[in-house]
Amino acid sequence: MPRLSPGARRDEIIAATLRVAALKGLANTTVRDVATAMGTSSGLIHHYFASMDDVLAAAFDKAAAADLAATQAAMQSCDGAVERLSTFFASYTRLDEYSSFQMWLDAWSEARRRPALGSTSRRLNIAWQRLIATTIAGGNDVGTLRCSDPDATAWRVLSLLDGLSMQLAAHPGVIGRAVVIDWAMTALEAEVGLETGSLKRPAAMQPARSRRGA
Amino acid sequence: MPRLSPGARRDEIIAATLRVAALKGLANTTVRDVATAMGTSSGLIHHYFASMDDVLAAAFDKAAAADLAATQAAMQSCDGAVERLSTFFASYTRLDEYSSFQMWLDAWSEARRRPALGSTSRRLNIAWQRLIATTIAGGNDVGTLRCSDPDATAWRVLSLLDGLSMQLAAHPGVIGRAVVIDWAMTALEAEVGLETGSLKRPAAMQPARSRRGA
DNA sequence: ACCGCTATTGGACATACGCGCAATAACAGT
DNA sequence: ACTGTTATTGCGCGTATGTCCAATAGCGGT
Repeated sequence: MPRLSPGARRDEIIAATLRVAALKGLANTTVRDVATAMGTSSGLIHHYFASMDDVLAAAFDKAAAADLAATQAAMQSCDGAVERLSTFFASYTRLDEYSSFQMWLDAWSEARRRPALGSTSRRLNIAWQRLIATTIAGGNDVGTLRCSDPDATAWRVLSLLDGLSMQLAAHPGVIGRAVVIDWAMTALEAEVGLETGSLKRPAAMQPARSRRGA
Repeated sequence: MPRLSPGARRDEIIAATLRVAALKGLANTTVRDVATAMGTSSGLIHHYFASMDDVLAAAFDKAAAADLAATQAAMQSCDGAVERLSTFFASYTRLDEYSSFQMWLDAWSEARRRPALGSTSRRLNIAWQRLIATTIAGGNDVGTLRCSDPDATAWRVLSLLDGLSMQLAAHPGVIGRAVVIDWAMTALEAEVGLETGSLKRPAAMQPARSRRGA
């Protein structure tokens, strides 16, 4: 209802879209859903975005880019490639909230049908891969790691992580929540010449022992 | 238009659904699409299926189960676990037609929103995993392979394959078509105590060299 | 205090969706 | 040939979708 500046309104549309997408999934988020969540009319959305595809792409971009930036910042505050890779897994948040990975799943599935969303998920997927690849390459340079093809290793680790997360999201209960990150870390260790267990497992991974205290 | 037996009509509905889904994706296949593809009225579909969710689940079941059965048959006609695992990758058809993997992608993405489709994809995913796991366990028994946890290894290899295939399907051109199976085979070799290259790479994987004949 | 710009409204438009249902037509058994 | 069963029709219902647009309302500059 209140008149906002274009920038502020755009941000609010994106925020409302993410709020709806967390409940219904990106693929099923409609113009009217967003308008209702924002408390405004539906015509307003098309005053800022040419198509719904653009709205979804912008929303997904914001959420995923924020995740990426947070992870990137956390990693760069660490010294050494081993520490940084450990931090990568520790702040891998796609698994935390259920909706987070479902959003990626929807983006991949819709990539073909919604061009803007597709190019956004492509760009962000590559960005995640490069983040890991350059970290490994850095470890190669100082001799901490020994990886013959950081680029390929990054794709493999990310894809393993994605494939396992997909089972977790689509078929809950089929595999355990805890094993996903553990398996991905073990695979990475083998690829970069580290002994199994060299990367520090996140604390949340020993749920029964570390939680209840007894 | 011609009057068919319930069984035959049911099969035709499923076949028509798969024909449409190959073009539009499972998620976007509608009752009217199927009816048009079959050349009948839309009401007929609901005479055989209680809901569209059931139609999609039945169609996906047929396609994926056929893939699984074909792979399973090809594997069991081989002697020894190493041969069988090589055959598994050779007949991994999800990558061949573009639509095949997009169907899995849609199924995973819609698993939450369409219960019947979700439980079908869950069941088939587990069946694929068990196929690999039991093959590895067989190799363990006769000493051909040395794998400490065939169940976990099967999940990891399948998930790696799925994650890489997803990039291929959603973001064409980001990774090469040829590396997907090669990387998955290499990962499996490492997990079951085989030297890299022990599993026979499919012929289609050296496209430039083996195709043109020169 | 006025005015121009534009953010915002509210709804129309055409199309699409899953589902249900009375009417019809074709086949099987006698 | 007649009849009962049921596969099939064709359309309607309610709802939903993305997109567009004239009208309105609120703000900034003079």
